[in-house]
Amino acid sequence: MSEHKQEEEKSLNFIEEIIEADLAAGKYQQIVTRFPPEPNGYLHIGHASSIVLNFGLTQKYPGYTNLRFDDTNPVTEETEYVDSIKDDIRWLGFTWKNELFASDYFGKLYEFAIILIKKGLAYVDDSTSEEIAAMKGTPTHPGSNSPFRDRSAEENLDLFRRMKEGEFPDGSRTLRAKVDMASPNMIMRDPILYRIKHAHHHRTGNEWCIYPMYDFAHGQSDSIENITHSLCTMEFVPHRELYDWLIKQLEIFPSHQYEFARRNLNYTVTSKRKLLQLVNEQHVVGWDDPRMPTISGLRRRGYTPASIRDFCERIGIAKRENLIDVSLLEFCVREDLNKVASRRMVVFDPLKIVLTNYPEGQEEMLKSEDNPEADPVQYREVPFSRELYIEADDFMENPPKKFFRLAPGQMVRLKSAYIIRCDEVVKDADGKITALHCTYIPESKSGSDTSGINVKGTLHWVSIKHAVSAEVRLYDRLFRVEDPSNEEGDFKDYINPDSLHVISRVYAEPALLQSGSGDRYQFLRKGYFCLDKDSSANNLVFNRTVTLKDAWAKEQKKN
RNA sequence: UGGCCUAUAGUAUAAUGGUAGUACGACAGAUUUUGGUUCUGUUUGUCUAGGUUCGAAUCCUGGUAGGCCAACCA
Repeated sequence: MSEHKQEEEKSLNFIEEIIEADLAAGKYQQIVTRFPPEPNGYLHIGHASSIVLNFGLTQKYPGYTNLRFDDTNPVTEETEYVDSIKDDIRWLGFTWKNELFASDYFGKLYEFAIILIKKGLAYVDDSTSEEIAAMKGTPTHPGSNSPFRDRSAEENLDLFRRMKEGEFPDGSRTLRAKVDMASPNMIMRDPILYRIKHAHHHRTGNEWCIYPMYDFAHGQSDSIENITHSLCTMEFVPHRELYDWLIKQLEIFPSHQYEFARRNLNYTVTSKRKLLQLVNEQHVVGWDDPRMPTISGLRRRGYTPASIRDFCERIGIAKRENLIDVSLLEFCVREDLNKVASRRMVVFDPLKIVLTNYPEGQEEMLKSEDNPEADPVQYREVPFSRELYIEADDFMENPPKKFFRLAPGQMVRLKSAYIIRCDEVVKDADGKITALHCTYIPESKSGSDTSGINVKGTLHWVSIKHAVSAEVRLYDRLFRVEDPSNEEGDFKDYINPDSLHVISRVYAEPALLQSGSGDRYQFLRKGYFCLDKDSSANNLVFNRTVTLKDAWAKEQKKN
């Protein structure tokens, strides 16, 4: 291994440091992590970061990663979400060791509750939710003890059993841990362990009418699975004290929780609640709308799994607040797509060109690189003829300095074809440009150019006679501001009204007709595109994944 | 009248008491049959005040700023 490589490996994130120390100390022979989503929504880019972290760790170190659904709240959870989550993780390229559900442990968790009751560490509380809240105190004032706090273990056992048997209505009673109502940590003020919910659960059906709270399920689930390093986001830091307390009282495997800061992306939102609102209120077409930061949205947009993994690795992991620039995500997908995407020529806004010295009725097939980055380079054939379309904004009648495209009297190369010169601008009665009359330089044919002419610009084009039509959907950021959640008022007030621009008819070279589902292309000088699921045999629809970097647009902005 | 977490270029992240580095972005240039790619260069940073130390981004104390905690949500 090279010195450089070792240098790279020295730079560990704080979790890898902990793991390496644990491994070196012989604390564990292998590590076990888990990805623990609640099946109540679709995964987004923030989850991708957690997935890459958890699965990445057990690819790097001996051990494995479980997929565990934290399904302790039957009213919000659905099998549809379970399936989409599994699809997304697989698509990202990861394989879990065991597929588990917190609901697998409902029996075990019930027994844990009994143990706590017997130890005098849990009690049934008849207080209403309002009363419990009132007795909870505030962050700056201690809470007060519930009047039901000192029930006997026998009475608690009886009441808890009857809660399970369904004798009491929803909300009438809870099981609470007996910890410390004066704790400076609000989580430790006799947290609720179980609540009554006569609700159908997506997996256990009607077997249970009491359900454990997340706090009574999560830590023990980790423990049951022998999770060595339980990774979660910073908002769970105060919960760790409770997990550790429960593990100690229950005398079970000591999983240890480590927290990292959730990743935020600018110009979007990553909160299931907000994403759900965007879907329900139809600001987007669904969870997989290509503008959504969901994994399914990114997939439909044309992002590759590799680019998302690369992004997650590049942003790293730490504990401080962050707002990551979406330009890094875009960089990652461009870098990947540049290597793998086939090139095609597509004209979005056509301007007709007639090559007056090219014989009428003549046509020829020209070779063009499928991808110049590929090794070896493959070629495709592109038909060429007398009448072509070029992009309207590739021509200017009165060009500014440094405009390397077509203008009266100016020469330019047509990609993989010939150099042409603009001789005449044809206009209609209103003075609108309808066509350009040009001459082509026969000796300048791509690959066998003996003309000796040097041009600064190269344009994409398409033969009118051979052109096929397609629809393209151009996406921009969903929000106008970097951090919509942090603005005055409702985050939805900051939705970008121009986040979708549809061009219903563009003109493409015929090779595009061979597109299959999920094909990714670079439309020359336009950006990266992929075939959308809305496509049909006679209506191709392409989503723009990301634009190309555009130095000319930048140049124009300066002026 | 609380507890906990955090603070390094515009953004993200290294440096683990010993030269503040990397990536993205921005800017400039070279190359280019994509104004893409590639390559080169430039710019910008340790929140603050003390303390410990030969030496502090790093350790300690105070301050400041931001975040989290008062769902029968997760």
